[in-house]
Amino acid sequence: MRATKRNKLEAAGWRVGDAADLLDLSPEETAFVALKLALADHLRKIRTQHRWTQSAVAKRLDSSQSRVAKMEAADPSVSIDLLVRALLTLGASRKDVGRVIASHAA
Amino acid sequence: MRATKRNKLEAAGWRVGDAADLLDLSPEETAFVALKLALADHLRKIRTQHRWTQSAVAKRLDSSQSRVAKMEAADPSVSIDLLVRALLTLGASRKDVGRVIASHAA
DNA sequence: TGAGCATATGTCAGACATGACATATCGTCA
DNA sequence: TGACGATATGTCATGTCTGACATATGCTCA
Repeated sequence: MRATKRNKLEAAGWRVGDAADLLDLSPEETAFVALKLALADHLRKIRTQHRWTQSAVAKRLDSSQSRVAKMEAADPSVSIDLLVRALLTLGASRKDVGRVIASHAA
Repeated sequence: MRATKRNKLEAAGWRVGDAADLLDLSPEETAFVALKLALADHLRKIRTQHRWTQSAVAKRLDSSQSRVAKMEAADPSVSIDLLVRALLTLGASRKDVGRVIASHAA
C-alpha cells in the first residue's frame, strides 16, 4: 500500500468495516488493513485482559508507551512484524497469531 | 530477534525443525522464524503451482527477481509485511494467510 | 561441451520503521 | 474545578527494509 493511501485512511479516522466502503482500497489493501487491525485489536485485548498499562507492556517489549499506543491503533508507522513480535513476546503462540489473522472479527 | 542471531541462522543453512534445536533461540524467536518460513514456503508453493517464474511473480508484485528469491528463502532482509502483501497480491485471502501461519507445516 | 533460462547471492542508495521524547487529550476522583 | 494517571499524537535521529543491479550457481537440452 502506498503511503498516500494509508495517510488518507488515517485522516478519515477509519475503523474496520467502513474503510473499504468509503475509500478506494483494492482488495489486497483492504485485506492487509483488516489483518493489521485484527492483530492490533488482539494486542489491546491481551493487554487489557491482564490489566496492564501501555507503559508496562512497553517495558516488556523494550519499547515505549507511545509506540504501544500506535501498535494498538494500527498506525501506518507500525509493521506487521512489530505486531507479531509483540504478540509472541506477550505469550501468544504462532497458532494464536494465525487464528487472529484468519478470524473475521469486526 | 537480533541481527547477529539471524545471521547465525543463515550461516547454518537452517531448515524448520532444526533451528531451535541447534541454536539458542528463545521461544518467541523460534515461533517468529517458523511463522516467517511458513509464509515463505507458501509463497513458493503458490508460484510453483501456477508454474510462474520468480521474474513473472516479481512483475506482479512490482518487485525484482532477486527479492522474490529472498522472500522464498525467508531471508533476514525480508519482512513479514512483504511476505503477507505478496501472498495477498497473488490471490491469497486473509483467511489463507492465517491458516498458513497457524498450521504446523514442516 | 556450451548456450539459455531459472534461481541464488552480494551490494547499495533511497525509502520506511523504530524507540524515544515532548506534549496533548481523556477519564476519574476529591 | 484541578490534579493525576493513562492513553494519544507529533516529531526526529538512527537503523532496517526495499527494489534494483551485477554476478554466480544450477539445470536442461542439443
